[in-house]
Amino acid sequence: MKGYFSRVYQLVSSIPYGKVATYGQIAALLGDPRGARTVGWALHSNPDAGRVPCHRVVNRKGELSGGFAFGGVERQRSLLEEEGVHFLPDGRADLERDLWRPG
DNA sequence: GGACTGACACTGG
DNA sequence: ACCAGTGCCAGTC
Repeated sequence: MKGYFSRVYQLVSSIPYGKVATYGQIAALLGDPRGARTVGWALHSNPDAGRVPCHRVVNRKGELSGGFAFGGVERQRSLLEEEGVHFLPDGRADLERDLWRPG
């Protein structure tokens, strides 16, 4: 797998149970605060579902990819709720509450 | 090797 | 605060 890819997968896989992270944050942790797109794209191009908990990765709004991944946003929300991630009435994950904060 | 694409993020109005 | 436009990086064709 490509270097950047591997790094993204490893970092996403590093997200603790019941936590969610944003693409920008992952990109920043990789050293590229501008690589948010690349991060999300990496998960899109290679959705290693089962190895990488891409369902714990959300955009800066706390929303999911859209509905073509994981089999549906509903699936996404259920998984996160099962892990203990709280959701807002807007349908977005409560980043203020369950955003992954390394350090 | 060049150009286009893409699960985002930020700035400006 | 919200909508629209631009920038970014890496991969694929």
